[in-house]
Amino acid sequence: MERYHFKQIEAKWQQKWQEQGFYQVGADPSRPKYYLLEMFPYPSGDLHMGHVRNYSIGDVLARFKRMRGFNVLHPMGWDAFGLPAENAAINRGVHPADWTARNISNMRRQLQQLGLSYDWRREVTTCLPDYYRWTQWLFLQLYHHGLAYKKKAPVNWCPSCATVLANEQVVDGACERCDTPVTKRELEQWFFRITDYADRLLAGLDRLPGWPDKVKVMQENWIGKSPGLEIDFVLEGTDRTITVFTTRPDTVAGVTYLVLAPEHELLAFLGEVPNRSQVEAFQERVARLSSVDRASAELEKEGVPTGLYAVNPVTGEKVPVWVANYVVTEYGTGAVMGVPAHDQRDLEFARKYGLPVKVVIQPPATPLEPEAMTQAYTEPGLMVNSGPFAGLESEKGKEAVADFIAARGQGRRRVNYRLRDWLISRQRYWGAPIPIIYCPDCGEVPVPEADLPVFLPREVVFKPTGDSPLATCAAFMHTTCPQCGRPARRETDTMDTFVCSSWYFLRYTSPGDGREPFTRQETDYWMPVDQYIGGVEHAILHLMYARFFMKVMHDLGLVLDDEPFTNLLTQGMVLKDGGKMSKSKGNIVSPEEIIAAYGADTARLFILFAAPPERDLEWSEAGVEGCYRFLNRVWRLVSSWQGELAEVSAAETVKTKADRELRRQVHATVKKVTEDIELRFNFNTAVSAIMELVNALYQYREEVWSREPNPALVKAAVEKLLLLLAPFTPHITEELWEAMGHRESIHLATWPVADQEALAAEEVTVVVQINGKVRDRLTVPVGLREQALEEEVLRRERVAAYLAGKEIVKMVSVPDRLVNIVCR
RNA sequence: GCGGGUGUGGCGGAACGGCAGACGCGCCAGACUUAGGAUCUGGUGGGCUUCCCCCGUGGGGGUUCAAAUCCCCCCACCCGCACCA
Repeated sequence: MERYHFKQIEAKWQQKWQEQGFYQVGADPSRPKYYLLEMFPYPSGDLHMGHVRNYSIGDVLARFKRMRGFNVLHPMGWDAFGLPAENAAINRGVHPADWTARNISNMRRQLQQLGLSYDWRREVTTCLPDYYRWTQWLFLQLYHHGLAYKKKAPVNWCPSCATVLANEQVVDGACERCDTPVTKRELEQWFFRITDYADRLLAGLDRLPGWPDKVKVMQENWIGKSPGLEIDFVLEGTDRTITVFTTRPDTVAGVTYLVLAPEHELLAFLGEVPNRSQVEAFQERVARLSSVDRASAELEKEGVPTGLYAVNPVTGEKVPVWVANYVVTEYGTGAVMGVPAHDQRDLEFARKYGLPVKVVIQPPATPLEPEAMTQAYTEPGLMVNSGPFAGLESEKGKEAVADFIAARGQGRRRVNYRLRDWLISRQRYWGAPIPIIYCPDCGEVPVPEADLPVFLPREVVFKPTGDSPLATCAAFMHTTCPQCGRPARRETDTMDTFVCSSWYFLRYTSPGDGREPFTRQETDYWMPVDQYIGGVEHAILHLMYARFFMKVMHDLGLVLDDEPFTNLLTQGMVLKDGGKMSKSKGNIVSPEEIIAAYGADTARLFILFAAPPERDLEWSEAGVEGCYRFLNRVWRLVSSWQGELAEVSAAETVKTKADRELRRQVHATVKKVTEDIELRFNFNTAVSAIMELVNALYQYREEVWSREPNPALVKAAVEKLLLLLAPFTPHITEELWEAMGHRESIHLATWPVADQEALAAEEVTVVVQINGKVRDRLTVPVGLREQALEEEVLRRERVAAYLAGKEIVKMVSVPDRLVNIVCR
């Protein structure tokens, strides 16, 4: 038989699969469905190894589930809006639409080379009007329900990308995309009211046992729920108050000063601030700091007194009001109470500026001395110096003080969140236009649904200025008011691309639908996604936004479920020489070159074999060659036998001990591979079990076949081998399956089931330990009872030698496993 | 600082509390060959007085007949969050 010509084989089957279209699926209520989804890629131009890993993992599961009888939805598409396309336009004069379309067709070709079992009829491309029309429609639904709104706010601005960013896109004070430090700008922007869903996003995590804890914890921290108390401190001599937020109402009596953030709005009334010039100078100094420096925890705490005083609502004491750099406007109320004895930051600040330290919580053991403290006491304790609350246990005191303040109207209980509303407008061209019109008479008017989509015009000017290119396009800008018909102007901002990717999984269920974004009948059948697979870098952004959207759509009656992804698998990165593959390091391995050199089956096999999916994977050319060798081994094994086996039709029989052992191993492998894929995603150990089976078959051929050939048995073994390997390496198995005389595709075959009877071995090796050390091993019939086993063990020469002159204290026996003799 | 994770041969990695190192890479030896960077077979954690034994899963303690695995303390690295009030 011929050598393993992977190139011809892969091309042949990819073409056949496409022609026959048997990865195409439709809703079928008579069969159990399985929706398998991998995060769709941004069409950057070329597939990278991370994609290959992501989609290889997904394809194994899709093919496996299909063979297990599920109706599998396995789609692919393109997250096609985004900045790189626009930068290409600015830098190289290519239109973003053309650049994107070219990249998509290239990457689609690369994906198809991998032999992935997608239903390509369902392909979704977010930058096409038939898709973004529905993104706009969904925006309008949110708008009509008060979940999309416009407000002027200090927002994150990336000077390099020339656009605003969501909080989630700012990392260490810099733009996550280009690392440029972000600046604050006061701008009118569109927001989605995700904070309304903070509690439900949090609670929903508990209903997602199929998600990694790591991701759930990250989302939990991001939402940052923090129940506490807001307290209004009256400013002495005015009718103004300063509202602070605290999680420690029990320490209010220990307040010795208040601190405002430099940007606090109260300071705008500078006329009332006695130390006006000092405060202004301080504000300017802080404002000059870059966002990166400001975000640093190392920043030295500094502040100035305002000369204002506030009254403690519990003690009636008069405390000074300061401005300091360690208080930020973004969190809470932008003002905090200073309790140096019980908060480390406050203590450091108080020591620096000589502010008093007042102990109001005493630890159970040694009493605190205010003058000597260098560490704030933050644990619970007994309340002291706290007027009516003295003597209370501080945990109870929290409630008592909160009740007291609330009852007197000096404050209120409040739950604070770290989560901010989602800023979705971008001053860029290559995104879905926000469907809003501004009319001089009617004001802000939503585009009527019948007028959707608001087309993105092709003819615009690309310049790296701060204005959206759409603002330079008169034909786009000028329109008429849908309400009064008079001249009006369109919103020129586009939507964050994360809006597009927050619902694409629903569109796959009803692609190309011109009347609805998705059909209820289809989503009811297919949703939720049973298994979602992607990189952990989306743990917060995409995965939280998509959950938010799903909940909103659920509330609007558009979908049944309110969580989109039942199970989540976060794959590790693909590394080279211990580091991330990157252009700057020059260590990129191109999937296309690997496929050209070894074939898609080898590339897939290596990437699945080299590490379990959650872990980072170290790329190794030698490892790839090993997998290539293995496939050649499979090829030679099967093709050398194929002539003798293809015509065999007799039922398998077991003639010899070797036969029985081979059959046992075949079924043990079936069991292991099935469990490794289904229960644990341990593709690496599944592959290794298949390798062992191949080794065993070689050995069988060497030692048994020439003497006592058993074609029926071997045929069954080889066919199971091919079936087990089919999800991993679809082309070679399809070719060999055909060679074995099958007319129908291996990928439409049924997954093998392990036979209990075949699994049962006759004999088993039992280990003998003496004082916990392995000293002997013996072969006994399976199921030998404890007593018989022990008798057998004690008859062993080696054991006797070890026991000579010793007394047996105890024997622990685990039938079919081991015997441990404890002696002295 | 808080939260999460990882730590096992030369390397990637296996081990329901029960034989540490499956499988693969690399290396060594042999076979077949004109040849081998093909293929097949065998070996391969370290030590040693070499077929006997000792040591060995980041380090130290503990539980147990038995610990890579469970508990406590510590170290290193990675990821996320971070003046969060």
